[in-house]
Amino acid sequence: MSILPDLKERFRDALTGRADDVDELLDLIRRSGDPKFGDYQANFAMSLGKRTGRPPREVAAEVVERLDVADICRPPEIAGPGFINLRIRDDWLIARLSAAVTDSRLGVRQTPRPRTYVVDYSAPNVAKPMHVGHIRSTVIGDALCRMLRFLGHKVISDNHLGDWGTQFGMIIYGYKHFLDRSAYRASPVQELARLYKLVRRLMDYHEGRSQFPKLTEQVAQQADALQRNREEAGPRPDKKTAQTLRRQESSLAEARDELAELRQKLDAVKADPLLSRQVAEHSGIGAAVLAETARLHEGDEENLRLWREFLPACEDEIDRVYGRLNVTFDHTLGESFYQNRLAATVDGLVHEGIARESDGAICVFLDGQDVPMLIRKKDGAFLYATTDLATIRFRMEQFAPDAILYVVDHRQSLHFEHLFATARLMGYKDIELQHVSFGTVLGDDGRPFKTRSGDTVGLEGLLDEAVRRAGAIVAANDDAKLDGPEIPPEQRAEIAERVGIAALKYADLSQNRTSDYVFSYDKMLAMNGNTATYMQYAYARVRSIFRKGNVDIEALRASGAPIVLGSPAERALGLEILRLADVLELAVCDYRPNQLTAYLFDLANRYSAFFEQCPVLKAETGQLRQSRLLLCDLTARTICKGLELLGIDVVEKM
RNA sequence: GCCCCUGUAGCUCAAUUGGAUAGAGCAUCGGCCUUCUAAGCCGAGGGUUGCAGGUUCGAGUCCUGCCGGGGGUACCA
Repeated sequence: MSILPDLKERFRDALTGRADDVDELLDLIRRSGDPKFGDYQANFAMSLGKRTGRPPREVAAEVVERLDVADICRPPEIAGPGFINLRIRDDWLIARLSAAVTDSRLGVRQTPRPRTYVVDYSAPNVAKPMHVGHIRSTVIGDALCRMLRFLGHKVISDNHLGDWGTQFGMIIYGYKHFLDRSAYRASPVQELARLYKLVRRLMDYHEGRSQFPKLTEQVAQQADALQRNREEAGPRPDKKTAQTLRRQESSLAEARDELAELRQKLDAVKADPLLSRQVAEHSGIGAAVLAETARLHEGDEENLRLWREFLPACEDEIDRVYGRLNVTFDHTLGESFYQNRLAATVDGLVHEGIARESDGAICVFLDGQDVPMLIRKKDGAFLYATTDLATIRFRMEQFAPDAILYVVDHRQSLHFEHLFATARLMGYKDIELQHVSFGTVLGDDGRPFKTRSGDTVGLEGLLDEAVRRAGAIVAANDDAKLDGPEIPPEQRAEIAERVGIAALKYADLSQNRTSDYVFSYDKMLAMNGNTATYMQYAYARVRSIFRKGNVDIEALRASGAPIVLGSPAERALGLEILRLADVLELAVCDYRPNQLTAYLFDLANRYSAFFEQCPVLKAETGQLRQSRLLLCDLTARTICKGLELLGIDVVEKM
């Protein structure tokens, strides 16, 4: 059981009647930043004093006077401008820790006010190879689901698969023109992936070639304009002009890079005899692919049959990745699920006067937005905004959630602004609609990973590489053990899998989700610092102690042996263990798993310090040994639970 | 043009949402393995939190203006 809720209750009693926003004031009670200010601190006296026009220290003194915390803390101290510093009594800590020993939830209470959450995450486009960019949504969404569930909320996870888009037009076209039958029989997934890449490449070629002259022209024009502006500006341009010039320069450089890249791509195709023949034979491929897609959407029998044939293979492919990532969904209702609800959605919005026709398209115009949200194109086709609206309607009817979370990268924020505003107009007012946005996955060059080029690193290759590197490290570590290796070779592979996948997921979860994520093998697979490996290592070291000491853990827990917090390292560890509940509350409130990873890192650090300073099996007395074993057990269980809530496994040995 | 995000140690990132002396990891330097896993621990150096104002007991965090980076911006998702 954590400490903060109890402190808050006591302060509530002391504050009631003296302020009208007691809850806000209670939120200002938190852990102290520095041990010399105690374990917890209450920071509300300053603002309360301000409002009542009285010296904050006096206010603090008065609150302390009325405060009854003698059983929890030593006498509170007032410091600085009016901080109330609290140091928790050891016997209180011990009582809480002892209660956690026999509690399967480690003292974390279920929420008294459970909500229903729909969490929308992962959502890859099937039939396109999954790549590194899909990890973030998948991993963050999964962690949020796990945390919310653990806290007692009802969570419905839904993978809004892209299973109805142009990519199917592409593989249908590829199937009809380029199929290698025996390869398809042997491995449909692989052959479909090949077809996708091939068609993508041919389309890119034609698109690129048609754009080439325009782009060349643009570059020339930009260069001219820049030259002219430079001359006009003279040798000492003013600030504004200088800025404009700089922008033009960087824009020109970008355009030149783009042009060079395009030329390279075109040349590569021309250099390949087979490709250049295919390119020539399929000059209308772009339009043809769109036509195949349109036929599918119109219900064309053959295309529908092919779609039904391809889909399971595509799903098997992504399911394999989900299996390795240990990610599951309650529902996988993709775009195709909603396709027969789209027309009604648009009609409904028009009927209610929310949407109207403009330039041939059906649009929702929103207050304060200079561009409308399009829900039907002038050619009659629907857009992803349409699907998203139909999805909201369906989810409201089916699940009646209190909140829908969209774990989607931040570039789509405008779309969600539109979407949510429209949902409000549709009458969905009492629901939290939340874009849980995250930064873009960037390459080493600092530019976004491209989904289009077929030759980006596939997600699965990435997993393999992570596991391979982890395997090398596990082996080296085991070989270096003083008492000789303890892990048989066949177990090493499984440990490597767990360590490698964990490193990958944790690297993503431990970063503040709002910042961009620079993908790098080395960073992801670094085994030091705030990483899954460090946590798994701390866990494995605890388990090793129990093995070496032949400790019967169940008996230990049931023994009722007293916990002793004699040394600073033990006390610090105990205090840290009790923070889990507070941290989960915090993490869930902003949908930020990195709050939890930061906590686990602190906990593992505290444990390492304890591990160095406090012999467990060779403790001075039997009682101390029991106490320390209990602390070890609590630490291991807390780490294990924390990692579990992040979707990460522990290992017994490493 | 307009809108959104962003700027923190050499590098990669934190900072409990306005709290006390801005913290980690990597890299650098110096100590710790005859003792429960050294993937570890202890210590050192490294900062005008882009710049300038403002708000107040108190600002990396809030407001204004500049400078820089990214993203979005009517028929892709």
